[in-house]
Amino acid sequence: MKKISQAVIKRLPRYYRYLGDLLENDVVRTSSKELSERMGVTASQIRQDLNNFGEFGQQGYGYNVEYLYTSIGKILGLEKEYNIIIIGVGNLGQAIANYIEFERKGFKVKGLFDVNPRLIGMIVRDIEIKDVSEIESFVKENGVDIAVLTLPKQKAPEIALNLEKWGVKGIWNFAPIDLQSSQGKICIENVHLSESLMTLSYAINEKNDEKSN
Amino acid sequence: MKKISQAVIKRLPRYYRYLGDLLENDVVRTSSKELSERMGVTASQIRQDLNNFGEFGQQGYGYNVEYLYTSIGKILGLEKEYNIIIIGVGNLGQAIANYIEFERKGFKVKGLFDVNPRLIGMIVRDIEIKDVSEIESFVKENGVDIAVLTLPKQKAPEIALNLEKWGVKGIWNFAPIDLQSSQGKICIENVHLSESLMTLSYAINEKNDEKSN
DNA sequence: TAGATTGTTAATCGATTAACAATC
DNA sequence: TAGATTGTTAATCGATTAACAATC
Repeated sequence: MKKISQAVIKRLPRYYRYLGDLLENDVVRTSSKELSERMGVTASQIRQDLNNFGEFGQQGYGYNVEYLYTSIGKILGLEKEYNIIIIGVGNLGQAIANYIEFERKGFKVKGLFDVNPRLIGMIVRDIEIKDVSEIESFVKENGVDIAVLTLPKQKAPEIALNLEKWGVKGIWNFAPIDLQSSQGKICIENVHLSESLMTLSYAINEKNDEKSN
Repeated sequence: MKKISQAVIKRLPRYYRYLGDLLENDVVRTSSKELSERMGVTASQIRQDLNNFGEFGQQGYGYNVEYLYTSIGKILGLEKEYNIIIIGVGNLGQAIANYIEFERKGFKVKGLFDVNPRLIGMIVRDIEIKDVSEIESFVKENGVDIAVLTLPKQKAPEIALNLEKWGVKGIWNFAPIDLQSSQGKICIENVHLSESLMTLSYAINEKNDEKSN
């Protein structure tokens, strides 16, 4: 099977979102042309992207919205459920714990862990925050698919190493450090919010420079 | 001046972060080769990227870490301060309001707004949450550079339209919708956390498929 | 059938990498 | 001076777009 490029993969969730919006509005059918206009990409790219994964459309008709939505969902692995733990229950960790949309898409928060004695024992979303020393036994007893790291960067690499060892399948990392899999068994998605904010400040200054020239 | 590609711009904050880490460790000088090994990119790309903005190095020597760090900071507009408001003070909004790192980089939270009467009047980070109807006068009185949108997607487009009208320079959007500038006066950075999580679930399933084949 | 739109190949474009002269 | 490493041009690679035959 041919290797799918990262650029294509990163676009899939966006297609999924637009199709979900169409579905919510009871739109039954669409075409690459219509989608391309909505999304601001070329129709060619949409067809090219989708054909990496199979043939979802029909000549002369286009795509059935629900079928394409479901298909992309399957490609993304969204028909499954994932057990999640959150390590670091500060503001961001709590925000993610409480974000109901993730739960709805099958990402089920099962455990919360922190080092801060003030937080340990607190209940967030019906879950008691436990000490990080309990992660190992929790993972082994409950089977954890994804760990969300919302903690300071200093502790992140060691925890990541252990999570991989214990068989966790994925890390969603919010610490400002690029985590990498050490044995290639765990998947890591690094999210760098502050970098996104810097991109915005760059854009703002760029635009103002233009004006003053 | 030649147009800088989006790919390059998105890499700048990452260079900035690695240089900041070196600086913290009192490293005085570095080279594209050394940086490339740390960051997992090619030395050629680093030199190519930097040369979009000027000449920061010296043949035979490499780069002075502090100078390069400061230079990239200036390119990103980080030597300035930005007045920020947060619209939608749910969990995520509060997390951002409390994130001290942004404050330290010059992004100063000045106002918090929500529609929820339960939240209005509450104090977060010494700031009283106000009703969204007060945004307009607040913007005009205080001069707001960036608005963070952490609210449901339904309300986002209208608010974005108004923010642009009132002269806000940038929107950092966390609502699951692609906001666009209507008049081209405001810069918008859309952050889609759930899409990042889907990319992770794709990767996890991909890896497991490999194994079973 | 005629019109529409896919799936897919071929052409173009842009981004990345390699190479090397310049020079510290 | 000799070694190192930049800035930059040229070559390569991959991703995007255009085009069109297939077909619903």
